[in-house]
Amino acid sequence: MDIQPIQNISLKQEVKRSLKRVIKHLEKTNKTRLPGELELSQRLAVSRVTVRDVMKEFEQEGIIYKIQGKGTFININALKMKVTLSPAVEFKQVIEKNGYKPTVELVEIITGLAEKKVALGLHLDPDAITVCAKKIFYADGKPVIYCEDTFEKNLINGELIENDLIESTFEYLLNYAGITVTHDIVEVIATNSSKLPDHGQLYHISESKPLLLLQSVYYTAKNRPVMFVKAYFDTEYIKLSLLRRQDVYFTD
Amino acid sequence: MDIQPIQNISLKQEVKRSLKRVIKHLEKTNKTRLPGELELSQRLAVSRVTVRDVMKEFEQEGIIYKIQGKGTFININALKMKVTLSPAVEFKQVIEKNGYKPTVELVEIITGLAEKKVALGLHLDPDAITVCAKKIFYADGKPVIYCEDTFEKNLINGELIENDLIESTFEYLLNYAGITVTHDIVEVIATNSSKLPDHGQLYHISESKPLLLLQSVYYTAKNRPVMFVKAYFDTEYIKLSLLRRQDVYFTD
DNA sequence: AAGTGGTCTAGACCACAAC
DNA sequence: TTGTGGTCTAGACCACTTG
Repeated sequence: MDIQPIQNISLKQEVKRSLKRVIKHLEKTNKTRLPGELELSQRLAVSRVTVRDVMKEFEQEGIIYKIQGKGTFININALKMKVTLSPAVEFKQVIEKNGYKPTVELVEIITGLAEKKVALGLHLDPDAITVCAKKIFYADGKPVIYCEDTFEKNLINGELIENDLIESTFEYLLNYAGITVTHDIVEVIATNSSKLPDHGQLYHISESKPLLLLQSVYYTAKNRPVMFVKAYFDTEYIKLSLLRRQDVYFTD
Repeated sequence: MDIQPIQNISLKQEVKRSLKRVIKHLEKTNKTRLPGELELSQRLAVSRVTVRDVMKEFEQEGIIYKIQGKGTFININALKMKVTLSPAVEFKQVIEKNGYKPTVELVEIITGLAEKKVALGLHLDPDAITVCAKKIFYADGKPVIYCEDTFEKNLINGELIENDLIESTFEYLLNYAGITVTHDIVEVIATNSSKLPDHGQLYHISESKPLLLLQSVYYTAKNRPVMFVKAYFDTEYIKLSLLRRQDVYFTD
């Protein structure tokens, strides 16, 4: 059995890595200006187009910005954001980045028919069986995120393994169904702990406090809806930031 | 006086318009697949690179997605979103898209020193004078958005014209300071009407209800902070959606 | 004048999907 | 086999910023 080295990393991926390193280095040394596109393409031995292609992705994410005639600069404000509110970010990481020690508790797993809103969002057949995992995430022992992940049961090969579900539903879908989530559409709602299922008793909340509800449908690269998530955040402890860029499609 | 026709529209802009038309047409006729890149570039008489460049922008916004070997498709879910939660969207439009008749009331304009958080966000000198405009937006006569826009006074040429401030702070900055906002960094916070300034009395609220607070710093293309906005949304009436894509920078 | 990013081209080859 | 998108190139010219 001959072991092949990992190859076929595309030039684009290489350039991406290099640029990330450059950006991190700039961040550390408190500088903001990247080398010019020509210099970069020469140093990396790729065409300028390839460099620009990668840069465009970072630019549209807000990580860098360009000024014609002057150069390309890193956006320290964007890099400083604690939690970018992007999909498929593990809540444990969110809690860690906010400076707390994260723990999880699996409250329950319910198998059965989905409620109407979920079935609609996931384009389910009326008789489709779904799995709903309810979890609580704690920051230094204090409950700060409550979430319900729902997906169709027959996405999964074989039986449900609860222990694997606790850690990460995204990884679970990846490992047991080969599904990678690339984007989601989320509705942002302000609510209150008294409006939680069971009025918050399930989640050990007594007082009434404001919560942020992110209700979203997660999709694959081919735009197939695969998971419905309701996540309640205590924004007093969990700071969620977002970089928004001017729309290129809807404007004009 | 010879009138010149508007020229110098770049090929990219032309392609952008064409693609938008194509997408709208597909949307109307309930189809999802765009013509191939080669066909498009030939029909528009531009290189494939130019077509791809424009497509990449739409793709990163989630408007379209590609499947290698199959083609490019429009994302109807993204196109159906009522309010994309992008910066510089007028709140009146937000209200309209939610199906209500919008009206505005200018509550007050305060000129003076900014509070610490604002001064920090806008990188103001300690003695900088700011203008803060407080508004209420109504949907069918019901208050649904409360916002406070703060910017440095000496951005503006000449005196403040209150009437122009009512309609849109973005247009105001554009017309009186030549400033265009391209992006913002926003913190998403769940709160309650009782936590509003003056406990909501200023905004004519009696009962306590959940509100979504978007607290953001707006920037120009050159990443200069120019405006600080606190906007409180009644998400019971105003549905805010967001398409989130997997991070290309932070992941890996 | 020199350097930067912005636009644009023509053409090549590869990987994937469908028939 | 054909058509699709994905990657990649070398080179040109333009627009803007700075010295």
